[in-house]
Amino acid sequence: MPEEKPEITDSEWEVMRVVWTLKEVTSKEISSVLQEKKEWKPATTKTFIGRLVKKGMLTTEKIGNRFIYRAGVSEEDSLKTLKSGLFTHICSRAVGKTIADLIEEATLSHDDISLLEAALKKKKQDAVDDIACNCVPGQCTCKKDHGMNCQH
Amino acid sequence: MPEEKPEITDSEWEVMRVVWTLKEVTSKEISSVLQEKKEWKPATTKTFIGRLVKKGMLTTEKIGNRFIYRAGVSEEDSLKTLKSGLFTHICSRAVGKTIADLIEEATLSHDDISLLEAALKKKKQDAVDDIACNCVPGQCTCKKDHGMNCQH
DNA sequence: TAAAATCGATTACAGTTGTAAACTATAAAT
DNA sequence: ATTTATAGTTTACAACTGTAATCGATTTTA
Repeated sequence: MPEEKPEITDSEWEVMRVVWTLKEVTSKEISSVLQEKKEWKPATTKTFIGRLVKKGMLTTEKIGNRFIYRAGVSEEDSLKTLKSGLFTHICSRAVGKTIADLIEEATLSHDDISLLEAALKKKKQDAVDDIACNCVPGQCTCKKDHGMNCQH
Repeated sequence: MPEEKPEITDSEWEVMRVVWTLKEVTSKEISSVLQEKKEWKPATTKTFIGRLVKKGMLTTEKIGNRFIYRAGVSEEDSLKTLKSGLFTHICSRAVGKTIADLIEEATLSHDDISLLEAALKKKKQDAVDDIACNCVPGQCTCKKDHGMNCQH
């Protein structure tokens, strides 16, 4: 069964990235990275660490009176949540177009292009003829237009 | 010069989708769509409409004592903001991989695949050899690993 | 024309988020 | 053994969000 994945705010994300990168960290290490990047006071970082611990996003191991922090949720899982959030506001039929837009607007390397070509080739196997619109009437023109043109 | 694009919350997004779809609407029309979808009381919808008007996301035309609402910002612009938000939390070198993940996890039609193939082909023109990591040390392994492997 | 319905505006209120100081307990330094 | 620094915890507080009731003006209806 898929675990509940806690929502993560922008600021909390900054903290998690440090932990995902360094694997085992003290609050001081996190703090110094983010003092650099975000100009946060140590107290600010501590607040976010505390909230992340409470959410189970960070695990702690007590050494004396300090803690070592580790990620309680993988970066991949969090990225998955982030990615799926992208599509909560668009019609399922517009997903392809949206990804195409992302490609257009991105800076990509030759390696990236190969990676994407491979992903596409694999995807071709289970491509469908028509995708059902998942919108309610009034939030998308699919249904009104007899399901023929949702790609606005 | 690019205009300031107001941030839009999830709930506000629901309202905007109705306006983008129906183009010219009364609060009652918006309200009835979202009563259906979100089970919002009309008062709730009105709150969001008010906030959107204040932000300039909706324009109003007064007819007697009611209003006709229209979008003050295009869906495309808002989508652009949404899409770029996806990449604020990942290394610029991981963008390609992230898009590949999106493709893997999406349901796509044959038409979508063609669209994506076309986008990729066009992109191949200005693909670069190497993308610079845009992360601070401690939030990404690029720099530590001499810039060779960021695709975690 | 008086009553009822409706629309937009104002107010409410709890939970979340960003930002941080103050407090407390322990560890390090003198 | 004190003083000092430091780590984690508690408290603070304003802005933003979700959710909605109430109020005041007006329009429709009886």
